[in-house]
Amino acid sequence: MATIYDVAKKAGVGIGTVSRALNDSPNISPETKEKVLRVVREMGYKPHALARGLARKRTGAIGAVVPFFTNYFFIELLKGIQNEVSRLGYDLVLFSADDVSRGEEILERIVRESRVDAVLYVSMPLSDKVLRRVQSLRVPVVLVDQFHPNADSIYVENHRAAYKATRFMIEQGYRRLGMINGQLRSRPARERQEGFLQAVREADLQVRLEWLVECDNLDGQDGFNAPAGYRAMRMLLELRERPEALFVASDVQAYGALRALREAGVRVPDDLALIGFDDIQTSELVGLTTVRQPMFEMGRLAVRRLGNRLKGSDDGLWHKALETELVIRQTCAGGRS
Amino acid sequence: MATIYDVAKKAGVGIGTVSRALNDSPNISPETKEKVLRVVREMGYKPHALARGLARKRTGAIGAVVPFFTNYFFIELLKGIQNEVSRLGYDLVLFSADDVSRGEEILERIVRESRVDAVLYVSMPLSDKVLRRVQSLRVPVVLVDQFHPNADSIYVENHRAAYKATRFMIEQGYRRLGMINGQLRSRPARERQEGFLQAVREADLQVRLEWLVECDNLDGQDGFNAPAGYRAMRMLLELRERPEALFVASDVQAYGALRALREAGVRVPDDLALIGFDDIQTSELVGLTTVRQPMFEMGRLAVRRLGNRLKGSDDGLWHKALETELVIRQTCAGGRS
DNA sequence: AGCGATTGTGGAAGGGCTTCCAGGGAAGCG
DNA sequence: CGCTTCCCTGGAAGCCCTTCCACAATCGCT
Repeated sequence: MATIYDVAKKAGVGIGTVSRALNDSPNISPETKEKVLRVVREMGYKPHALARGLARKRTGAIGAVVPFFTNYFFIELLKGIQNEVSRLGYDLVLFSADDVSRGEEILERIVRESRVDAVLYVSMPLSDKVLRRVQSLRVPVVLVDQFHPNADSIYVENHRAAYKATRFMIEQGYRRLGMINGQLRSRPARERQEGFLQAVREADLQVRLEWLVECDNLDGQDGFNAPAGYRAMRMLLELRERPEALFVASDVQAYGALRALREAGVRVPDDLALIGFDDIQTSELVGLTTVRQPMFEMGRLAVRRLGNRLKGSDDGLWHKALETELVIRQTCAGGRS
Repeated sequence: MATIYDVAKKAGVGIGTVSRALNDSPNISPETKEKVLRVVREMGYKPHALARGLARKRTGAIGAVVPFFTNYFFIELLKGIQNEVSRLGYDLVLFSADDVSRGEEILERIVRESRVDAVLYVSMPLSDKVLRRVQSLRVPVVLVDQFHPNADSIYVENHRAAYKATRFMIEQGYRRLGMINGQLRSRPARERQEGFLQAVREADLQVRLEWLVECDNLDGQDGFNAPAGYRAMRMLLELRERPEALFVASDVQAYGALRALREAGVRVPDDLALIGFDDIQTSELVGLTTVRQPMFEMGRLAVRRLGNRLKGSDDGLWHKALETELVIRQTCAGGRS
């Protein structure tokens, strides 16, 4: 493997000069620079990333800690993240927390080991203790799809979104409303629940606890997956009295629920209407009425924020709440039949 | 930031001893080791990844070069990859080639810069020239969903899979068969086409060229995406004579096609039957008859192979062809109506 | 011509680790 | 008791860069 010394020798200059040629330093004459760069090209030389990082005290990488991504929501997010990361000239290092509780461990490790210059911490809660420790190491962190008063974060207006979706169901004439939610230890899940409940209460409708299902966590993803949605729906179907319309906390859960409904021969939306949350790519085809989150945008903006922090500008706390949009398709539309 | 010197001083030992304690070296007494590790724990010290990598001549990271992943196929693959990568104790660095043609550039760069210890090169062709250069740098590479005679690779039996799917359509009584394919510069696309054609010819059916649609590349993903599938279907619908059944080269394309069909009021499978390829998560819900690729498995095995190469064992060429399975659902089933 | 400023350049130092080598001390052996 | 052997240990060297400092050469000015 060629090093900077080889290049220097071959070009008949010192190593400092090679470095200057490669890093667009102003302190080098155009002729020398050209001479050096020609040799560099000839040899196909590229500086060793680790050595460079060690000397510069930066890795050139941005990390993303993500709970294991079975949920396509993370993919849409990742697209936005990847897009902006490479626009900034960084590499994206992906860390998956197969268990939500291991996220903090990963976060602290990669920061302490200086594996990345900045981190996106996605969809997982962050304790005060770990947050403080990470911040003391001066590595920028942005929480995505999550909130903490002392950390930069970006998320959608979950409460409002849930409220709007629920209002819509009510306006369509549905009165017996239920909700399939993720695990309530997830903050977005709690917020969506509150928005839902607020709308229900404001409309003077009855809140039936058995229609409020918190998905199980068998698959270790806080319930945000299709099988959990399927199981939740199965439970609901066994009740003597069923709701007329359901607000489901994510599209993938709604997919599971739809499957259970189809198996049970329940017609959608005639017998039971459904609104999801996310609007992942396939939901259009499925005809799922859902709340669209700007996932790509969320990923991009989160990384952009990291970029600003890395450039040193723009200190202080940053909280960005994004708007959602109710997308009306077939699973809840056209009013109570 | 604490360094190994700080730890050594605090523990009252030399830096070599700290290093030995941290790396499970046999040349250290249990008492000293315990003493050092206690200090390490107290200080929350973690070795600097770049420095460590520089000294050890390995980065601890495995790279994956992926064409921009709008296609959920890549996600299922990524899951398998991520899974095995972390099992091996490596980090996963993700590089996305927003344009298929930029893949080689990325590959060569990250290898030359020693950013990763090994690379997965996914779903993109690799030229002899670049391959040779990369191999000369002794960085293990495995091609995924792609083939090259001189490189390790893993893929599915595309030809056979397409043949089987087409046979199935024929057995169901369909005679007027067409295909919506990705760009033919993609090897899997060509193989699937050949399998399709072989089955059609063997059954003495007519091959109608206008029923063989190669998706456009407007979105820069070799046509393997829903909008391209949508457009392809629209074209087919405009023909005076339509096929009765279509083999589609990927599920996401099939989703686009289904949307076009729904908009046009064409009933599936009654007016037109459809078989996809991949079996991504959502296809069950959609009821898409499709060819299942073991995507997770493919990712895992590819990484496992890299792991073996990294351990030094197991040289020589490795080619792994995985079996597929036809999953019969609603869009093509139950015979010609 | 003489002097300070300016411009380029070489290479030492330093970044934080692993590894190797030399050597101290204890243990084993005759 | 003396000498080898073995076990641990400290720290220098080296991994490959960037950056800084010192200095040579050139320039512009009086």
